[in-house]
Amino acid sequence: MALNLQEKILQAASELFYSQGVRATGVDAIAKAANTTKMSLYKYYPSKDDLVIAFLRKRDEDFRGWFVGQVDGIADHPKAKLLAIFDVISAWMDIPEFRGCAFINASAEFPLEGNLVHQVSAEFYDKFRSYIADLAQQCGAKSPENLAMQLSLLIEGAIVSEQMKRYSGAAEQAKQAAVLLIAGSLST
Amino acid sequence: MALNLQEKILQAASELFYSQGVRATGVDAIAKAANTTKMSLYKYYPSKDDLVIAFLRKRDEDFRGWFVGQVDGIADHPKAKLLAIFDVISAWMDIPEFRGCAFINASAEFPLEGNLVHQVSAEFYDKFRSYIADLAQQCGAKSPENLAMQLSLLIEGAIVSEQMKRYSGAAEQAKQAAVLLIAGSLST
DNA sequence: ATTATAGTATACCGGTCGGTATAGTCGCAA
DNA sequence: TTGCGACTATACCGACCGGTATACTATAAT
Repeated sequence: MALNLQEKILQAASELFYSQGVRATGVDAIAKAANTTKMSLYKYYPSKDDLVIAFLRKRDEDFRGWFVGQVDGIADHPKAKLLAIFDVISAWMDIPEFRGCAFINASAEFPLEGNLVHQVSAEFYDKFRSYIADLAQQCGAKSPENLAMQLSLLIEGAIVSEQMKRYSGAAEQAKQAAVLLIAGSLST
Repeated sequence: MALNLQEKILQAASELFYSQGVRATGVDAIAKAANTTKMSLYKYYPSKDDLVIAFLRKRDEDFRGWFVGQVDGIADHPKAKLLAIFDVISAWMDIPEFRGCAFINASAEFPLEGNLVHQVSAEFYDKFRSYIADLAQQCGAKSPENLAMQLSLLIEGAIVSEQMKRYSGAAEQAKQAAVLLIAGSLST
């Protein structure tokens, strides 16, 4: 804790952006939630866009750091980690604040590919897929990139599905499918 | 063609909602795009919300109708249809106007589960998954519901992935994974 | 010719948007 | 004690939001 003002503003903005959506969140609401004023907000973040980008970049680092930490806490070996990914996703979905993937949501709110928000969101999934590809390679998968993409599709699909309708069992099915795909990619 | 005014308004709204996002599209812009005025628009659709719901409901029927028509045009037997689904998805993604799934996008723009827009979006995927489950059952899949969910995850994941970054080969990987999952679910 | 219907044109409403200007308050260091 | 930087308070800006009021025009059936 002990956040300085700039961090407090970013945290308040992040919670609102994630829980309500970016476009639905006004600058006044952010300032109020951070117990400060628009003047201070605009001192640290010259525009709402800057704040949105800061939100996504921080979320990128935080989430990926948290995620691999969770996976590492569950499993030791690469293959076990590939499976643990789905347990972490499942646990993440169970928290009440879950409202889907911030990056998928952001790219839906800013659908043009040239948009900076869209690009930052795309970068997140590139990194995330690279992380999976590394694990797949360590397992000796036939085609680590392909397996990573396939597992990534299951994960993104599960997130979207769970966001649409909570507690629909998407994560379990994703894991069951992953088991088969991993087995297929590791067999001779 | 030969649309009456109400249909023209809905079509103009649909194109703008889908290509730019719902929140990013103003009522004035819709009226202008439909070559009419706000007065006429509000005669047929008493609020923007009504127009959004009308957009989603029509898209639901149109898209699902178009989709099963495409699948039926490619394949005859249930198992072939399950695979054809991924070819249709792939072809859909290749059209330049592709901007992801309107329902996924809408549920990201209106993230609260109680929201009507969110609910209508969720209904679409229920129907879509039921369609897949029917095919799976006709194939004699061990657990049609589970297979349908797994294939649905691949599809949703591919759509989201392609929306984030075009031409990333998501649909091909989805199909490769689907082949394996279907084979696994049909084997004794 | 009258009247109802469908649609147009345009100005307006209160509210909120992102963003700024100005003045003032507070603690702290020289 | 003076001055400075961080922060607050508040009022304001033009633009746009969703939505409405009023008046007008064209058409077509009676």
